[in-house]
Amino acid sequence: MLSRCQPVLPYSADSRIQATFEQHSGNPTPRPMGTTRINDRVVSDPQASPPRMSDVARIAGVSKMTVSRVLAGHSVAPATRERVQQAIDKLGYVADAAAGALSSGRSEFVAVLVPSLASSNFSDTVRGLSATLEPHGLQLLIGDTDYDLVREERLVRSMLRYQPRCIALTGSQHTEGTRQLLQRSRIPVVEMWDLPANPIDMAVGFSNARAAREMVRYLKERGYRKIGFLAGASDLDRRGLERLKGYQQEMKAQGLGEPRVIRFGESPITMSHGAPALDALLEQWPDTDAVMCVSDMSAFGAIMQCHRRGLSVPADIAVAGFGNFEVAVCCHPTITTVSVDAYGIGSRTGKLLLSSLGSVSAQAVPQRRKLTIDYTVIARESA
Amino acid sequence: MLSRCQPVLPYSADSRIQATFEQHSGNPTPRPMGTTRINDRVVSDPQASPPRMSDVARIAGVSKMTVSRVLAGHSVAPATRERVQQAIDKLGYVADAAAGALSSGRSEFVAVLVPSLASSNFSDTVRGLSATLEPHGLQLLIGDTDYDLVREERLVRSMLRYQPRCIALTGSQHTEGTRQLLQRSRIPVVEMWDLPANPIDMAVGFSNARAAREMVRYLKERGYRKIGFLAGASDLDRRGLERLKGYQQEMKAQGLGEPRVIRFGESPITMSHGAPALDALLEQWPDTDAVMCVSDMSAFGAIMQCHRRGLSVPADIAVAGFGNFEVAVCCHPTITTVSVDAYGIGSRTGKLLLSSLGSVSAQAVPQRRKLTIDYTVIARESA
DNA sequence: TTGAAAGCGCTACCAG
DNA sequence: CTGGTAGCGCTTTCAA
Repeated sequence: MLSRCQPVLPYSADSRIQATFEQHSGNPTPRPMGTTRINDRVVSDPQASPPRMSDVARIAGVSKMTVSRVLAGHSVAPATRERVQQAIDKLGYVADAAAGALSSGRSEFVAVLVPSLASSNFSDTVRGLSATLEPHGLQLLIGDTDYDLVREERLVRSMLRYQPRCIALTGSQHTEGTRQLLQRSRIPVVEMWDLPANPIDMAVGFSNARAAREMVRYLKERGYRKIGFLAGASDLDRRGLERLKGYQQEMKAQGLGEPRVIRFGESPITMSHGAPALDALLEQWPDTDAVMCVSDMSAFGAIMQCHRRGLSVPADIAVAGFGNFEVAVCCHPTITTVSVDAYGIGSRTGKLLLSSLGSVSAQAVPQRRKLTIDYTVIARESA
Repeated sequence: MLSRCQPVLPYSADSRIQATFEQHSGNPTPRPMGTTRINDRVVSDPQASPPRMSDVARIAGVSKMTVSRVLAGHSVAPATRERVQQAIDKLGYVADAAAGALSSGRSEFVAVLVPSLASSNFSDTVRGLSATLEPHGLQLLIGDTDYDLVREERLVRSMLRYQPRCIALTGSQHTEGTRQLLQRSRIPVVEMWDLPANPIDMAVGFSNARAAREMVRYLKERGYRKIGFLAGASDLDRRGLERLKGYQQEMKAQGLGEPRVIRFGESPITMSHGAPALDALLEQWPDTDAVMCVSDMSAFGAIMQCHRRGLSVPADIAVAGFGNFEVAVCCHPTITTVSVDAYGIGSRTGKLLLSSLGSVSAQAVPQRRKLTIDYTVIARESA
């Protein structure tokens, strides 16, 4: 297999790259030897492997430690620092983070798991996290669970191998295995987008059920009484289920009659599920005067289907969404929805994680922390 | 509106973190975790530290090497393997990937850079990559360049610290620094979503200009003559610019008169840019009979604006998009567009990367360095 | 302010 | 099939 002294694999593209970009004819052997075109450096190294900290140290005429200090921003004499920096630039040195992590016992990774990257609210959350953590030199390990708790466990296990400093999950539902892995890892954990009754560690989110109840009340105030709800058919989207539950509770609380629930389509329910779900609803309860949707995506699909059926929104039927996605603003009619600060969930999760990293040794800090995120019903044209 | 983050968290550590953040944001030298104040790892319980491979070895009564072999799936006597596995389960042992990477000289990382995670085509590409690479134990390092080439360079530098096995970028436009970093790193590089004239290494994509030209021809065949184009105002979205260029070329080639171009909104142009851009177009060229948009997002916004203006699509004005996003299928009318297999770009990039990693086996797998992805004009209701 | 030595946890290598 | 040894590239610790 691979020889330690001739690390072929990581540089297997070498000859090809040289053939393309360098003037001299490429060496056909897979050995990454030969002259490198790294500036004017003559290869005095026994190997043409990427430069190491010791190379920098030698060029700058200092010890490895001094190079390390320059890189870490510790105090070094200005003149020395200058020489080291020049050597770094000259060699194009890039420090090996894995070695650093191993040596210091502390990685720069933060693991994040979201149900879907394609969903703009979760990608916004990731952006918020990233923007908060990046300035601290932390690197996100992003995982897409695809709304699958077993896959989530597999991803958690896989990510734990990189010794992340902390981890952010979505939702409060996890396998027992996931919980165990997390507990044993003893790193700070944040659950996002929900407010679990028993959080693993910390939580940043809101009550999806309450938000849905607020929307029911809003619709009632606007005079709607025969209110339906379009949800996904599967139980994978727990937050969607919470919204459904909130709808059912509030329908009862407000004395608005039997809930009219259509469950259609695999989670996450998307634009394309809106149309058939609306059809099903109107077939079963033709006198429905308002429809709540588990997300703006399906609300949009439903509205488009109303157009196709010649129904006017909201005159003939009102439609409300959830999430305040861009489509809610651009759609004609604009969509009444519940606005949630997805980016803020990410950035506040990031801050929470940062603060928990700063208090690793502190036994004084309360262990359980829940951060509630605001949401608002946004009244627009559709309801 | 969305509520901004309230910076005040009920924990003492927070204000310090805030201060640290500010300090960093003005620092011209990219520094990793320089100001973290965790000065001493409090070595509390020795039992608190996670189990190591030597612990597993001790419990199982074997050497570390045997544990390592079990983990790597190398040949080990079944009975021994069983004992080791039990020890692993008992301790909840998770191998340290950083140590493994350092020791073997080979990481399991693949770096990916996309302009935006929120854009469904790029998140689909990431999904395709992930699905292809994950079974091989490779872990994605995902970066969001935000359509910013300088940020891309910073991200590349940062990711190179983790010694990724290979890297996938979006587009053919990069800073000189990025190109240098990549060439020096000597790892396989794939540029996606475009077909660069001078690829850094490999490429998987298609000609955005040609695709746009095909759409012009399609519109001409359908009888449209006064065709406008809605593009973003900034030059950040190079693929969008390519489409614009293709439109201009084909308008000329087909003798369809002066191009009617509206450039509006920061890139990436999104749903909300469609409406004002359409207004601008119709103000300047009121007799326009068809509009090509740089993406389905703006096409959707434009169509909604047509509804608001009482214009029928396509009877009064045709609208075409690009990308075949879900909104194109769900919108009423459904949107004529150019379909690109975004997921396929990811999975084929993944395969290309895998094969270039596997090229250790000497015998040159004659890999095509440029892989062309198919696209199709999809005729729907809107044009 | 700088340097030398001692590992971090794991795997390659070669003996047994 | 299994084990001992010797590092991987870096940071910690302590001494100069």
